[in-house]
Amino acid sequence: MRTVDPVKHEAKRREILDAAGRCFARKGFQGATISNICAEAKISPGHLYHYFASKEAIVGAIAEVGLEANVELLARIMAKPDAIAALVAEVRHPKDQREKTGQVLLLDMLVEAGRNPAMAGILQEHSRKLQTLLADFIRKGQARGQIDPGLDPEVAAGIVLCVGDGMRALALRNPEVDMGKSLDTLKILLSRFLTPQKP
Amino acid sequence: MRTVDPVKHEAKRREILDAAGRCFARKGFQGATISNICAEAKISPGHLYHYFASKEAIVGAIAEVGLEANVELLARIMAKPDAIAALVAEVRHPKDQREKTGQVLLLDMLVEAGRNPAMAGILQEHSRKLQTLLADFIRKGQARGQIDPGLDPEVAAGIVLCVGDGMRALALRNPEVDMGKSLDTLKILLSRFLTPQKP
Amino acid sequence: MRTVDPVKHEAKRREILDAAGRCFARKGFQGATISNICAEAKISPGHLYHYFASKEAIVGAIAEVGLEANVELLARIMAKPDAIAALVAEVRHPKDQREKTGQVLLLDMLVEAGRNPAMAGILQEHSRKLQTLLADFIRKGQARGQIDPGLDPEVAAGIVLCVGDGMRALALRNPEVDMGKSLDTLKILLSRFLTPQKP
Amino acid sequence: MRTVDPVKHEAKRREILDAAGRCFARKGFQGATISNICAEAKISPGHLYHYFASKEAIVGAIAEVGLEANVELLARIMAKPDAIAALVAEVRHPKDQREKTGQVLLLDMLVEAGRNPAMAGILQEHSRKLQTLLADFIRKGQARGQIDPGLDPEVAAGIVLCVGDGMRALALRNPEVDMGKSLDTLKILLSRFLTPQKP
DNA sequence: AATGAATGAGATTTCATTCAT
DNA sequence: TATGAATGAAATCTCATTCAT
Repeated sequence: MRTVDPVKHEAKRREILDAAGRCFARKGFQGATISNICAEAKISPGHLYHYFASKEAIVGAIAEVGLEANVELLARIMAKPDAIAALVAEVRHPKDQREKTGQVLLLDMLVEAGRNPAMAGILQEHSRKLQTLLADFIRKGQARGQIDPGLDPEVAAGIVLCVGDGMRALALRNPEVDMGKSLDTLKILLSRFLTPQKP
Repeated sequence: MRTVDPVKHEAKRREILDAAGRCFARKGFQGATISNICAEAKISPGHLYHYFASKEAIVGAIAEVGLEANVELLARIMAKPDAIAALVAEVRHPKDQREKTGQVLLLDMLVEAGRNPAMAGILQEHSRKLQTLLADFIRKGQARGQIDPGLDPEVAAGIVLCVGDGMRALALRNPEVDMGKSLDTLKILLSRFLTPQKP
Repeated sequence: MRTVDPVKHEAKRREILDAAGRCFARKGFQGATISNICAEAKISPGHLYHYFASKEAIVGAIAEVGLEANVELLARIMAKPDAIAALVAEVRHPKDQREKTGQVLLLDMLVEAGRNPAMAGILQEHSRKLQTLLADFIRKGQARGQIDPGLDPEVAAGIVLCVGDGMRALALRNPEVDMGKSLDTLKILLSRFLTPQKP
Repeated sequence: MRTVDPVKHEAKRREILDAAGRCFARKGFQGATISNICAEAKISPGHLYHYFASKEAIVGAIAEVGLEANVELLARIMAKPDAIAALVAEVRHPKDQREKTGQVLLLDMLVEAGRNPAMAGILQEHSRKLQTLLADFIRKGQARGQIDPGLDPEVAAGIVLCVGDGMRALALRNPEVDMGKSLDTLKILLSRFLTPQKP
């Protein structure tokens, strides 16, 4: 009856979360069932509820993890010399599994946030962090004269963030889109947006 | 003796579609149930199936109507003198009910298109039309020297379209966003993106 | 508001019944819907209920008609010189549409009679008539020395009737059955059954 | 830790199948509902689908079980000294519950096989087995000089099988039939059919 | 006579969740 | 910790029948 190894517990939680991530990526938050997740994680439903109180809790945890990964990723990117190029490059080639999952599910999260306050909370919290990272980057760029000082850093950051969201729609709207060209053009768009304007 | 008014039939179909649109806007395509729609339309479930063969058919019709409205709207906007300003203005204040529904549901449609081929088809078809409208606008602007001739019209059109999609995320990511400022900034972004570059 | 032409009424009833017969033959009593029948008869459901009080009434009428046709058919056959050959020949090649419908639906009627008292009543009534026809035939044959006098005419008639029912199962149990050979063999079976036994 | 007794699973499946058998016997394959079966088996609908994927799967399993019982029964009967007498005796007094269910439902299966390919497949497969058993019996009888060598064993077997089917109609056509006399007469019919003909 | 709109009960199936072991 | 049995509400869809015109 004694509690066992909280480390193991945490590891199992991660495993389940990974399995859930794969299911959600495949079928979406609503489309994936507890059954799917149990099958993918190779555990029984009863057991799953030992680790998560509800499906919503899993969804929340996945969102948390995915968005947190986004934040870390953005932080790494913002630290690079040519941040804009790195940003676009990342949209082009997501590096690891968790980040990819986050990518695929982002639109799902946005939609879910529109109806589910819990998801809205998580999304907004992480959005604040992302926006702050971008805004700081912009502020520094302005200080160095590399970014248009006329832009409100917070507002511009919010816009850039959402432009990124919009790019998930590219392949959905046109599955034959030439992603390479589009991302080159996106890079141009961002550059021109941020570059200081000549008098 | 005579068949009764197919006009009435069509009118009822519209009523149901409007009711469904309200439900979908409130709860999403998956979240809204046939029961919800019937209650909203004040008809019985059996009757609903007199007008639509399945829930999917309703979803499809709603998407069709909403996206078609988008296409018409964009066509009207592209005809205006300052198209970019008109575009941004429209994002700001959707005019009528149907357009508003289309707005709210757009992200839902994108997500749905990711898993449901029927929705994907509808979305892609209308996206082609939208992209063509924008690309034509860009081509004309290039001919007049108002738009950077270095941009590939189709690619740029696709990007602009998706930037528009991304803007739906603004309020979701930050419900306290100052929409006025953001749209002003969006306008700047689009202007700078399209304006011919000085040597 | 005055009642019109009862002849027309009767004609329409027949039309509907024919349509229903085709539907029932295709899909069975339970499988065919009022909708199917209306489509086949090219009338509206409201109108159909002008002629029949319920689906059960249609089923009953169809059964009545089909079984009555059976009775008439058997009466004609029993009047022929070589009645047994004629009987088997008829199983082989049903002559007209109504008789064919009766054939196809007979198992359906038997099953339905097992649960639905109305159908049971109709079936039993007509079975009595059929049995009487066959029993009379047997009695006459016995009188002429052509049929084994040791057989109880009523019992033997009942058996022959049910042997006929069983033959509907031939193609169901084995769709590749050689019907010609089987019916030849059936003829042998009936002949031997009825033929007077040598001492 | 260890998977729980697949024996229990199988036992529950049987219970449900028995309940379903009773419902089907009472109301037919189409008439019996999942609700009926759940009530009879005292389980919830959700639980039933833990054991069977669909109503059709239950119907199939019932048919399989019932027909398989028929096959075994016929095999036992064919092994007896006076097989024909044993055959008729069995029609008279079905021994256990499962066999009785099979009896009642046989006509239902035939009808269902007429429209449902899955049922048709099951029926045909078992019919082949039954026909083979009977044909072998006939061949042996012919070898021993007890059965008319002029009969094609397969064809005759098919006929005998269907004569058996027809006997289910006896009580349906005439509920007051004297089953004893009828079965005596059936025995005569079969004997005369099979007995070698004197020159 | 005739239409087709409209109903509402009920059928099958799904699924998040809880229970017993 | 772990299983899988079990629940029950709810979702989509069907269909015989009735209503209004």
